[in-house]
Amino acid sequence: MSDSAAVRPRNPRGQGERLREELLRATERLLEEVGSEDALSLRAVARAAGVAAPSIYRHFADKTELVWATLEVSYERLGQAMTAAAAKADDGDPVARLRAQLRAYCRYAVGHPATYRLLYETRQTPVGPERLAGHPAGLLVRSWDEALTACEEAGWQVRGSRSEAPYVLWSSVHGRVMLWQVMPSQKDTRRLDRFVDEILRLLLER
Amino acid sequence: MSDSAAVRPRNPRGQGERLREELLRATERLLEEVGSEDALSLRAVARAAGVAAPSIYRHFADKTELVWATLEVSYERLGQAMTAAAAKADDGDPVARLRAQLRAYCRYAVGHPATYRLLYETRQTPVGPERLAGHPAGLLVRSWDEALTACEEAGWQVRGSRSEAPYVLWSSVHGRVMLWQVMPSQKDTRRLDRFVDEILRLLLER
DNA sequence: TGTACATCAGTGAACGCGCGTTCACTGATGTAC
DNA sequence: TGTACATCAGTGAACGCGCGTTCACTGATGTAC
Repeated sequence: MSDSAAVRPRNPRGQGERLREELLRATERLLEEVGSEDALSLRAVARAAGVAAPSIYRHFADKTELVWATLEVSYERLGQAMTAAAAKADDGDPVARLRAQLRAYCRYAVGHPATYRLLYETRQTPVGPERLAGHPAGLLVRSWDEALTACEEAGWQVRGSRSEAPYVLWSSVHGRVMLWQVMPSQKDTRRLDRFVDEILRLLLER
Repeated sequence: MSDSAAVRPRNPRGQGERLREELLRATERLLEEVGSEDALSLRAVARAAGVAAPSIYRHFADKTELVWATLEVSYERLGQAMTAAAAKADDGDPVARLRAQLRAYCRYAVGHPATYRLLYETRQTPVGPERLAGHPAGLLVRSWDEALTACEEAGWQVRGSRSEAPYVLWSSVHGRVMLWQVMPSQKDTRRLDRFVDEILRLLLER
């Protein structure tokens, strides 16, 4: 098992930005492999991308920036997966759409356990509040909230406190995914699907 | 701010085990400070305990063992906090007892964020399946399950699937705590209390 | 058409550092005779 | 009561390692005249 890519030809003039993408891809892959930011080394990223370590500094100021940029990409893909899943679901049934989004969320989390966990570990990448402001968290709450509103408009009732509901939804799913990752037995994604169904049943009524 | 304890007198003969406890305490404190297992160094633990680094090896085979032992202690204290909270609550009201347990759980998590997170990151301390079998996770599910049964015996109905209910409970609370840690705004523990109330209202009915 | 030069993508060697762990040890104290 | 010895708690120095980052550089390629 070798980390090093094949001989990497230098990018043609003006195409230097390509390496940036390759570094992001390598970082994400290695993050999943080693499981944490601390265990990820710039040198390993460079090796995987087939360049010398200092080349990274042409594109990222330091390790923190590289990891942060990778997480941004990762978060974006999570959002895309959810959107795509909703689009595929029945247009006329907002509950089905919400369910599809929740399942897509679970599948992404399960498919990228390390980066998913890092999305919720701001401590690991200490950055200023200006970055925290755009944290995935805020956007996700809004997305769950909108989905619930769509259900209401289709005649469903949200049980319990309406303002807590998005948090109930999100917390349970996030929590369930984390527990699923840690529980030694029954690594069956259908359990997550069943959980999603269950939480929707608890939260919504005609 | 100095890490080093004052001059530490050597333990009297036959009391060598005392250092073990001191190391565990130092490890927990430092884990909370640095936030992750990777960032914790044996040398820092030794410094904090006022001994030389090699002294650790008199009590723990390696770094993994030290951290694992610390987490065991931490998990035990979480359990004790929950038990104590339940004992203080009204004996005749199992819902009040469950609520007290849930709140104690949240408070512990919020009070020991790093160690709490580590309890759910088995990856970080790679150990054999024999250790995973006794993982906190299993015990906690059982405890939530028993609490729910007590509620049923007092005339409450658990809404939705009875077998999923302990997971719903646990996932939501665990998830909510993690989100609370990461959300930049509203670091108010009363939000957690309100969340606990809400989840109980969703899950139980007369 | 030829040539000097600027730009660009990327490199090799080196830096200082703190780490986990091993080793052979020290020196106080209890115990057997 | 005295003394040799075993046990015990803990140490100082050293090991090899991989890390993040800096530095001055190389060499290909496009561009201005």
